[in-house]
Amino acid sequence: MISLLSGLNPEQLEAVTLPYQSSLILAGAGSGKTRVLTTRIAYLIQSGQVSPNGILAVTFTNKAAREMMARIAAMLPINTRGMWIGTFHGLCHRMLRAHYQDAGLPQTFLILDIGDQQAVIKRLLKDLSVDEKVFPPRQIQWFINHAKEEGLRASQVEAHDNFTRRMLEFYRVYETLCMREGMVDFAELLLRCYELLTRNEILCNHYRDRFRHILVDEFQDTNRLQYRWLKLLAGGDAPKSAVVFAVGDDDQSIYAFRGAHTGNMQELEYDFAIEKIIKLEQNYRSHGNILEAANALIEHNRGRFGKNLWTSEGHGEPVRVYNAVTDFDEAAFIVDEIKALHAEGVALSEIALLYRSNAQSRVLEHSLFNASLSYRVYGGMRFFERQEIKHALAYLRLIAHPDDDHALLRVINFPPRGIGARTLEQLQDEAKLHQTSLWAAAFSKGGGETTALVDEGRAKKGLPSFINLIMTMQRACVNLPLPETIRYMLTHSGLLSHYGLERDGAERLENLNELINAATSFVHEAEDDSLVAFLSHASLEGGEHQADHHEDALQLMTVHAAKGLEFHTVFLSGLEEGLFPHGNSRDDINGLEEERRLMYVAMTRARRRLYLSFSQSRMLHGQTHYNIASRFINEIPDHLLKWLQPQSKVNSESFQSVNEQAGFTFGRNAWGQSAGKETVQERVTADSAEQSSRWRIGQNVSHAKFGTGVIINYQGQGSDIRVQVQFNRAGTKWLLLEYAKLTPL
DNA sequence: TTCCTTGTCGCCCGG
DNA sequence: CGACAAGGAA
Repeated sequence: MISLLSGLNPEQLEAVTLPYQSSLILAGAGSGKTRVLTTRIAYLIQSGQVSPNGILAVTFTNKAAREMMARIAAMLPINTRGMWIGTFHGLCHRMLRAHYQDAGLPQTFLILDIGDQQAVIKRLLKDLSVDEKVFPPRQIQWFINHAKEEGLRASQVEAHDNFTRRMLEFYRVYETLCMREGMVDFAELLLRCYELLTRNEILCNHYRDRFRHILVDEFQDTNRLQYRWLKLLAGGDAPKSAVVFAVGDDDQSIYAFRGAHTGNMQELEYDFAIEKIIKLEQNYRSHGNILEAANALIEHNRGRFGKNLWTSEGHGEPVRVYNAVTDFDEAAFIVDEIKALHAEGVALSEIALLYRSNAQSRVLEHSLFNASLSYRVYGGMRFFERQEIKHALAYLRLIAHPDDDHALLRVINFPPRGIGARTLEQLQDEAKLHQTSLWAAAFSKGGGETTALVDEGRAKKGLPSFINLIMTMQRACVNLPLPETIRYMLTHSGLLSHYGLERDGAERLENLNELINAATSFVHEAEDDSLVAFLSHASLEGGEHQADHHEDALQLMTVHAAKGLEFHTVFLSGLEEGLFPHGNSRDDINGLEEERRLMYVAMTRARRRLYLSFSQSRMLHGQTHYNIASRFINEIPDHLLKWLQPQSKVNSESFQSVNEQAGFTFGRNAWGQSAGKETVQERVTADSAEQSSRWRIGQNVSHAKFGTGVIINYQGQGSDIRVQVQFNRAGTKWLLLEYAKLTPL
């Protein structure tokens, strides 16, 4: 017990050893939040106040859940595997699997990830003959998820306008589709679990009796439905059956756009009669100047609980600010600084490059690649979202549950087996007519091995062979262990040979093999190693794991993705109005404050050194934009900042002269509105000016058949040159120079 | 039916 | 700029 509590500061100790009462812990960045949470759990168990079974601990990310389990396992000699520690979605999923009948779900219900969900919506729009331009699938998806996150079914949403009525129609159709095919999206996991507990008193009481302590991580990120779910499990409006230990930081709430409701902190205070809020303000991460800068920034927000981070360490270095002319120059500057830091002994993995949006990583990656600096980009495409993996998973889904129309449509003609739009259309009509799944329709129509309609002739081979394939796989896989099932499926579906033939298929093949590895480790770790369990795992986990964990590499990610992490040095780039704060949030005070919290999160990731940079011009959407520096830089007191001057190096010559032309001076609040664009333009034209034969872009030509035109593009070399000609009358054509007999004009 | 070119759109994030 | 859908050609 003593060892458990030793080293805690007074506030941490108070939080860990609180008596049986609900509490709210306001835990600033780097204040030892996870330690408090896990030590609290270990303390409760070790002091005999509760058994491991009586604890429910909820986080938002799988990573946080894993870390929590690992830390508890390190403190106590217990098996954390069976404990109810996990994400909201993971825990709800667990309950729904255990009580699938009461929840009105088929035993083999499958989970839709965002990509799947979008595909379902697109399919639905096609069925309803709705134009995607008029009702973008993204918007419908957002509407449905948002409603569910507020705990609302289609019948519970009020519609006062035609647009909402239309959205509700989609919502309803979407629901019936999902239910018919046994599919559950992320938000549905929570909503259905919540409804299960509200409607089934016996079940609800069972869980209330069991969980005496409910602990919540990142409480500021909970949405309304999640809060209601927590409250329900803790006893609802009736006297509470459990106490809640909520840890959060209102200043780090950055998920309002996906439904997070910071008001939950105030509601918790009221609903659970919390008498005292414990603030953890001592920061063990950053040096003083960084904290002071972050504190000064966040002061500009209103309605905070209010808290000031402090450190017993010294001031450290000032925050470095760099004003670049172009995004290329910004990247070059970052590369130079990284090289210097690395030479001084800072590990690359201790350096993070943070940005507001994923699109910004490209320029950075380009420069890092040219400088031969190794880096890892987080976010973006995740393992289980890759095309080839999705295809493989679709086959697995069909093995488990052939009525899954969604999976069937994905692979019925992939790899191509001659089942085209016409066949599919017939199939869909058939299914609609008999109110059955596509699989059932296909089966009754041409399917069953014996009744294949051979007489229909040529292109009708595809469908029976597909049905045969799936059935053969189903039979073969009954007794195979999961990894072998996958291996069998990959071979017999033709996926392996298909990607083997593709030009850039090598990486896809590697990923497919990696899928077998993922299944192997899943079988070792999970209690339930069935195929359905693996499919759920794939949807819920996403698979952020990437190889090369050991390699020393720079860390590139968005600010959102950086939450909870820390680095020796942080580069925060693209600090421009419109980008950060983001253009969509600028005019809305709540949006702006969320941007500011995001900035606060970014700054507090740095332990020793923090760089802020912005650029006067930047390529965005394929166009050069000219933005002014972010207001957030101005919100940091001057004495904490150190403005860096560009060094006069070989490659900085060009942009210095441009600056002189524009009357530009480096320093605070001085930026040229149009400096820099010539630099980039000139470089581009110089690079591509090498083709100087008589065939040039812009050359007027004449063709025997197509008449006169102008060359607008070319491709290839030697005798294999093709030119693209825009003809005055015949449109644009690609022509082989050798045969086309063009005459220059 | 399939491949390839052209055109349009959108860009924050996690389960 | 890049992903992806729609439309045209083999």
